[in-house]
Amino acid sequence: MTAPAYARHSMDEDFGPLIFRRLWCGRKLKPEDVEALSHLHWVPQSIAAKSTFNPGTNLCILASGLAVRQRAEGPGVRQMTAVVLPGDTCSYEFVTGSAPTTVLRALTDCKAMQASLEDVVSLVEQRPAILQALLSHLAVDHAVTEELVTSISTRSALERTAHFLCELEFRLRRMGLANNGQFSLSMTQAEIGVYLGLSAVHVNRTLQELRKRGALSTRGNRLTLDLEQMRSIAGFVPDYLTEATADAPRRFDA
Amino acid sequence: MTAPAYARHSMDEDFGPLIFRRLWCGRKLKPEDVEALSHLHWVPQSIAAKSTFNPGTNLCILASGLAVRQRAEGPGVRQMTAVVLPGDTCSYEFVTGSAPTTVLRALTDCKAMQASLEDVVSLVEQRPAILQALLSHLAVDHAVTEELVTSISTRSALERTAHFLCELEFRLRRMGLANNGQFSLSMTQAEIGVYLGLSAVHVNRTLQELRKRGALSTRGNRLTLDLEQMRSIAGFVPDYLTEATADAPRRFDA
DNA sequence: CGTTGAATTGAGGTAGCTCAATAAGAGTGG
DNA sequence: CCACTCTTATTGAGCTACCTCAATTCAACG
Repeated sequence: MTAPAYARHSMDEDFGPLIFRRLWCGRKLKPEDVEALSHLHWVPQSIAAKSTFNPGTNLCILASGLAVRQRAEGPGVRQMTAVVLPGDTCSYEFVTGSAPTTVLRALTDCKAMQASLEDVVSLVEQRPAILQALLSHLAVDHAVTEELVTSISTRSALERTAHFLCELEFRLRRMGLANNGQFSLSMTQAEIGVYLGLSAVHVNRTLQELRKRGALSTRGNRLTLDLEQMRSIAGFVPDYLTEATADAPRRFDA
Repeated sequence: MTAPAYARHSMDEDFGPLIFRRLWCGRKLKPEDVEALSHLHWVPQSIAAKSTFNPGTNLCILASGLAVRQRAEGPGVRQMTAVVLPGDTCSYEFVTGSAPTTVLRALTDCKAMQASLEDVVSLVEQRPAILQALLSHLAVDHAVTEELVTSISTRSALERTAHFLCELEFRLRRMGLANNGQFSLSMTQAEIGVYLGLSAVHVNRTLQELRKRGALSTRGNRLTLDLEQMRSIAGFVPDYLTEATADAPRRFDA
């Protein structure tokens, strides 16, 4: 599960191999694939907190910070449909070719790495496993959205919030950004509320309840979960987050 | 927007060109593409109402009936995450290569057409536009799920139900299965409730309210919408349902 | 015409909402 | 280091949209 140590070339520490870790841990890539990925012409980009950005048809991987995907519509409180963490692919327009209906918004200052569609296409032609990995990220992304649907429509505020925290912990841990249930989260309670379909006030009370039960403790934006308890509250089953490989024949790799 | 008249070969009327209409109306296919599609070795399949099915890595297009995608977990009331209408691609496992976290369940007797991954791969190699079209369906599918999230978490029961009906009407009309706001819907109020995150009782009362306002009239499972009113109640903007082509260069067509 | 699944109606109950105020941090400038 | 400001977190107090439970009616079907 550890990120391979190669691939430090044309990018500074910040943008380091971290961005490949997510792709790597899907187990679809060989070391050579990651090596090849690292040789792409990656263009780093800094995104200021609160601003929106749009990778267009580029492959864009978040390197640091926290972003969300939200409806592109007019101003006002926009629903968020996904939380984008380091290592995640920001948008799949480069593969679907459809103009996105959502827009990305940075919640904190972010850094992202972009590679042009042309470069990605030619890399992928040589290394189909990379396309595989990207496509399975797309599938996971969709599964996360579906899980959000079930969360919002069937779970209570307490379960929902617990589930959200479990999911974050899982995704961050896989990127090496959480340990022992500890991680930091730069989202306000209001933002969490928008994502979970709860009012900010109720998020606050829900978090208090989680703290009272000892499932959660906070210091600033540093959270510590009692994983066992939190998961049992949430009914958290992380299957949907992992790229289970159907042991299928070949796909559009060729 | 009419389906081309070719492509009636190896399939009976029921499975006729209808299944390509959805792909066709995304405007990404040339007549030759549809022609080529129709020459695939399609295997028809009948699915009994209430049963579940899994296309595995096949390309599977619903030809008639009504199906839903739902969580694969244990028994009990499962959350539905998508409604699958004729012309829709049932599952995208064939492209993502990930084992699905959802399962398909037929609400009525259904017919579907399947083509094997191998066949699809070799067709797509010759005709990249077909992959294009399939991938943009995938994107629409995701957008629909995102819209469901915003519906459930920000819209009232009335708006949500209205939105649901508007979406169905839009999708059915594009397949030639709705006219003047009229179409038939074989979902019980309880099923609608599961999909929208509402109790069956409340769905009932909400539908009554829509009828009282004159936005809806029903006869059996035949619905007639006053589109104007319904859309204004719902705040329905169908952009997310249409495969807006980003005028991008080439993708993974090659 | 009895059975069965679905729609409808009635009657409470409550989870989560809104509004509004207060406290607590985190900068920022002096 | 303090005063000021702005954002975020917290608390209190009602309120309501939606839920649950339990009948009852309706419709289809053998």
